[in-house]
Amino acid sequence: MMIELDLQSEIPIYTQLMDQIIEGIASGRLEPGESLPSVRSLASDIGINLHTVNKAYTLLKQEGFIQVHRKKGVIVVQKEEMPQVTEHYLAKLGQQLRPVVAESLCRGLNQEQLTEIIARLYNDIQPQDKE
Amino acid sequence: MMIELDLQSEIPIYTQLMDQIIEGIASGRLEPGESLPSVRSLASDIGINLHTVNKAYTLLKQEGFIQVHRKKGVIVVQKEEMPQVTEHYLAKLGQQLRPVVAESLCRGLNQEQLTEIIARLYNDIQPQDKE
DNA sequence: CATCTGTTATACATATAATATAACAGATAT
DNA sequence: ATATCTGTTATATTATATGTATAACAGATG
Repeated sequence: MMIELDLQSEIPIYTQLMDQIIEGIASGRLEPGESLPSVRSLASDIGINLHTVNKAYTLLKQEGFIQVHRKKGVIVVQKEEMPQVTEHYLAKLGQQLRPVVAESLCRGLNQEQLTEIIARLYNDIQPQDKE
Repeated sequence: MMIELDLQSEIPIYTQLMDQIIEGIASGRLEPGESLPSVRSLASDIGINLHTVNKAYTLLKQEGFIQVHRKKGVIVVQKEEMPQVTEHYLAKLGQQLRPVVAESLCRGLNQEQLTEIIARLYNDIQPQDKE
């Protein structure tokens, strides 16, 4: 699993890590049941502190994307255990997208154009057919 | 202009202020040329420090949504001067929406459903016809 | 002339982010 | 069994972001 970080970004490193792992799952590059590197080895690989990796793992665990077994280590949850579309998630989504839509309206980016951007992101991230 | 702040939110006050003013413009409740309250009076009204309001105003000015005249005070820019859809804005939008789409894919919220949420926000915010 | 304006400077308190070092208990492999 | 690797927890330090507080300046207003 390739991890690309922007250490100059205003987005916290642990957030970038979470985003990349979630996108890895969404794209199929990380499959359910697959194990993630240990906090120490991943931290060492990308040159950051182990606590930063641990924070990302802990939050991903809290949100239900990964599990930690004493034996198997850190693994991506099975498809049936994957977090669903809850009311809480929909509420968070609305609050997050509201300012985005408002600014789009101000700048004259209409609904169809924003929808097209969303569509492109779906196609960009979604698992591609192999061979 | 009604301002509603959540002082318990993890979203900075100056960001909430910017969001509400931009949504005010998007909804038509704030019209081009309309003047905004002074940093001191707005700060006093909502019970926060004047520097917090000043930071929001300064950033909104930098992004091109408002102007500051020595005479007229702080005003919403004219329609022709409103920030447009620039390459820089589209890039920011993509980076912002990418993690949103990735998590949607993981949770099984498909493209049509997310598009529907966007549509609802557009209708929610957009200026309503007056009689 | 007094008052209001945005703006700037300085200082302080608090919270978050990231790093550093250390230790503990369970699991693994030599 | 012993050394190593695992996630986890604790403590400390540094840097940055946020929000507040007080003060001052120059332009505009009545």
